[in-house]
Amino acid sequence: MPGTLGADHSQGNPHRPRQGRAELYHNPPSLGFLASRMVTRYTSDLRGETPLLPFEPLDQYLQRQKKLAEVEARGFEAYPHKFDWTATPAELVEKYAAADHDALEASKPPVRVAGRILTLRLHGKAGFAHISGGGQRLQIYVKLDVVGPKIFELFQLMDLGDLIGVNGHLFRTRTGELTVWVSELTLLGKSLLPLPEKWHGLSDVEIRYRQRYLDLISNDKAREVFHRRAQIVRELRRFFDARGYIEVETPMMQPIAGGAAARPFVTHHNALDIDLYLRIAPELYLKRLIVGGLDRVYEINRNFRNEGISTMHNPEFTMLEFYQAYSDYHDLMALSEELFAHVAREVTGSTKVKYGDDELDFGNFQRMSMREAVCRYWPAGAAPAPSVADLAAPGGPRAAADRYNAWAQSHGREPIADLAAQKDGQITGLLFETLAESHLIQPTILYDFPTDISPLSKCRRDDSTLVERFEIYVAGMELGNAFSELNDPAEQERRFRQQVEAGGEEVPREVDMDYIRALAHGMPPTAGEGIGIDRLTMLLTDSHSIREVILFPLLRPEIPGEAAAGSDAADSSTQPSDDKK
RNA sequence: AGGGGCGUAGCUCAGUGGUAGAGCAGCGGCCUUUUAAGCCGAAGGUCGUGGGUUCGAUCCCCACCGCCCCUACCA
Repeated sequence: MPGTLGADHSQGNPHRPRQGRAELYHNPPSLGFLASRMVTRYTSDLRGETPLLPFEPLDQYLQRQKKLAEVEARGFEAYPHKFDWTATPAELVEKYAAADHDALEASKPPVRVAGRILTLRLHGKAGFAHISGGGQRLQIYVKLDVVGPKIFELFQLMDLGDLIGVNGHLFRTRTGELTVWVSELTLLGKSLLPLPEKWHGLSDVEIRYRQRYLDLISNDKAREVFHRRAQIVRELRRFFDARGYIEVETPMMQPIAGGAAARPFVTHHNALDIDLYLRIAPELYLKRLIVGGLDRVYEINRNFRNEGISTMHNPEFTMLEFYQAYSDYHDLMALSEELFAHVAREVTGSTKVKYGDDELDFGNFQRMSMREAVCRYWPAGAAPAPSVADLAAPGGPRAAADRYNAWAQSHGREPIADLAAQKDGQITGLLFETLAESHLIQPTILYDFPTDISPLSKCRRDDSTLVERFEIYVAGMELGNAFSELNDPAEQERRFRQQVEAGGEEVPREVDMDYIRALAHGMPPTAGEGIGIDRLTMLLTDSHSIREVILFPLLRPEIPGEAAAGSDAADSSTQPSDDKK
């Protein structure tokens, strides 16, 4: 019985102090999460009584419940099972875009259409509303002497956010807007909580991420981003399917987390009593499939890396990885250029894509070696820049890095740390990341990676300090990573052992002998590539944070009462104790 | 992890060392082609949490919580 909410609860609820509850009503950390927790508490506390649902804003929530009761009292169902519609609002808006007033008057196209009420303008004995569906808004017009008093009362009881279906025909108003002339209106789902503001929408980023559904309802841009994301994934599948690849799914839970350098998440399987890692890459399993004769495979799925969160990193992210047998990285350079141009064109209509202040041209990749990039973007103040030959010479990268660090320190820049422990190839990689990466705005294929930082790649035919590997950089972000796969089991085992011996949190603690055994059965020369789908989506939707392209990005869980931790004991009995801070 | 910013009504935002305001939403009333509908009326806030300075704190100081941005790690 919602009406008693503000009243004294001491009878039904003697052990629950008033103060704590009032505080939660009026200072919710956020509306949805808090409320959902409290529902379970109150339903159990009240045993048999109508559960109290103390959602914020309470006054509006209670008001809407009251209307819900009035709707039901008039014999209408608040939550019916289905509604047979003939078109979505979006389809109607599109289909009748060109139909003028007279044409509609002549044909009076009949429609049955459903959607969520986003605006409501009551004018006494008539009223307008917009319902949304399929990402478009369609106006409806409800008139007392058309629908009759019973339905008109129902209409007057509607709130913003309610889901309704209408039956009628299309016409255009005086101002020319396509509108449904409603003859029948059905409530399809009551909304008990208000929508975000109708004009500004929802801009609080935290609520946008935590309650993404509100973002999707009220911000067109958000909905478009995720539609486009789906389109991107669809185009990628089309691209590979058309080229004879098969899509596969390999383990997410792996006994040894390999295929990349990253700290894994750990989980545990009870029946087997073993720890497992959430995969950091599907790579080693996909290559087992190449051994197995699936000569062209791809997988689009999640990877998990236990690292920090930033505008470019989410702990779980989606990667496309694909492998093709009897190929090398040159083949993949060509394929990648084709792939990005294809996806950009199909999804945005052009290979030229606006990204912030830049226009990225996915139809025109530049190619550059890692050493060239370091030389080209060497800071003028630290002149002279090293030459490519300098960086190729033994000790050359270290000399260059020492020179850079000396300059950086005297100019307030962050020096490259830990140089002493690094090999030449590692230093070259660090120099690239420090000096060059952020400058690679236009789509770039960066090739000639040092062997020292590429344990899974084949060496160059003419230079064992380099591997046949390239990465794709766009807008200063690493977007893809590809190489001629190392298929010599002895060489692979040697490199794995080196890694394990060198240690570190981002390296497996043991050599994946099962993978080596697979290679020992013989893997064809193979080229493989990984592409970050979230980042690609960022680029193709002009989004500048990865959280804008992930529906539910990882956020710190919100625990009611935590904000007042230590001072408000009212809820401590029901809160999980949070001992890791 | 370090630096910066933000947190005021359900939403979008103003604002001040003397305990707060607008628009939208909500409530009551009028209104049968409106569209950020309009008009009239009433309501809504322990200004993120806790502590300190002060006669007095939403404002100043400290700590904490959450979010955003930058840097670091990573893709």
